[in-house]
Amino acid sequence: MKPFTHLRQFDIPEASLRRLPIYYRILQEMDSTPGSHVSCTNLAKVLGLDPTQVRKDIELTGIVGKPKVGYPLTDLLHWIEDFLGWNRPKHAVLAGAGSLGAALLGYERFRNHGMEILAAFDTDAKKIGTRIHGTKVEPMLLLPAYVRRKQILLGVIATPAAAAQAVADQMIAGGIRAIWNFAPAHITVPPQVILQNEDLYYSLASLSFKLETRLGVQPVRERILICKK
Amino acid sequence: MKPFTHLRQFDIPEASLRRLPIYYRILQEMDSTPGSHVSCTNLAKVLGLDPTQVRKDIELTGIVGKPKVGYPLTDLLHWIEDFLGWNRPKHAVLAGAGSLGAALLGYERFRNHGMEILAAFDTDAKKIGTRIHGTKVEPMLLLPAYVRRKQILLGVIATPAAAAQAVADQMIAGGIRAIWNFAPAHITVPPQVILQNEDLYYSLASLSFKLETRLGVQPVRERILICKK
DNA sequence: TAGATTGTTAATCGATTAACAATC
DNA sequence: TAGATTGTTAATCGATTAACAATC
Repeated sequence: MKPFTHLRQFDIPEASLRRLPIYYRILQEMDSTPGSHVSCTNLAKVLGLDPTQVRKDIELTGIVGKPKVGYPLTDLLHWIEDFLGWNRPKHAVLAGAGSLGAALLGYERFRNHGMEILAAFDTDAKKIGTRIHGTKVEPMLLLPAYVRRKQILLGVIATPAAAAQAVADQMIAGGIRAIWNFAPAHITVPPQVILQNEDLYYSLASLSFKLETRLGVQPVRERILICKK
Repeated sequence: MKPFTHLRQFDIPEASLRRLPIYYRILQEMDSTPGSHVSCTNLAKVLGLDPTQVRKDIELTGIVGKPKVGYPLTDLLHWIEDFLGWNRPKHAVLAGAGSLGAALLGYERFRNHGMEILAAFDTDAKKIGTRIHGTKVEPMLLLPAYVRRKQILLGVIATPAAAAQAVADQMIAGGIRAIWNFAPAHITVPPQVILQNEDLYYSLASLSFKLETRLGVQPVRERILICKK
């Protein structure tokens, strides 16, 4: 049964999934003269990571390297692209054409990273009918029908928090299978739908805490712990 | 030496740090009539998490609960705010007043989440001198002096990729201690500077992979693995 | 050949989960 | 009191790191 456990693709560690794009970025910046190679040791040194960790991550893509030599640089780039699905762009819709939505429509290279936004949707009559970075803004009411007709699987939410859940429901009604949520709101989705929250307030929490730790702030907690011991 | 290991604040698990804001969001949406309480079991059920995990996370904040009752709701909110530093906004500067930078300046509640952006900086003469969502745009050249003069510790980068490293260097020269990098570029910083990358292409990798896995795409990898066994 | 790197198996480490006593 | 929940210690699980044989 060993082979089958290896074929189960959903046990790929999330941490590996988040490191592979970092390797990709570094590789892109490297010398790509034909025939050049790169080793895990090499990559690990640049990023300050453990070489074995880098090797295991890269192994996930399925590429086979050559001892003493490493991996052909352009091959490795292609294996990562293929593993992550970056060379198979999924059609997507964007809900919310405010300043964040507009910024997302300005990301030109999403198409090279697995996603192509076909249309944007908004409730604001002044925005409907306009184009933002080349993408047309449609009335929000048409979203479910559009999604169903074009068999779109990926939805991006950049609406105000109050609208997020309703928009998610509409997307799911239309057949969306994965939601990338930028709205600062907790939304619930059925188990068959993948939800990834990109809430910046969440990210800021981590950064704020680390900065205070580094600065030696965080007064309350120390006091408590000292009292307890 | 046990007490001291507990006082080391940088061994707080990153995972806990990312879950606490989620609890906060849920708590905010709950009934906040004075005197209302919430239990870990309660929170865990809403989020589909293990109750013990929620309890350990909440314990990190230092709050002490009451058996059978739980935690007073408003108290818990305050303990989380205080633990994350959300009630002590850190001054920040933004580099890059393009569409993403403008979107970030539109996040009104950053100030309630540990960060206050005092000024934006850009190289575009057409933007300099204008205000975006109330924040003034200054010439990029003045950034280091501004940061030094106002003793700003936090820098947000929303420039094009090509400019990111130079901007980071300028920020660090001015005394910045933490960088929130939205530019799709790998930047290097000295060890005393905290770097948090918010690269959307990285996030998209994870989502793209999961969606393909769910759909049963991912052809190449399966083939390889079957051959090997 | 020698040496560096891959591929793989074993050991370690830390986070999650389970168990249970203390408490209101 | 009884029962639910906290606080804490132990067990499990998975990811990271170390060790080492295979290979070019």
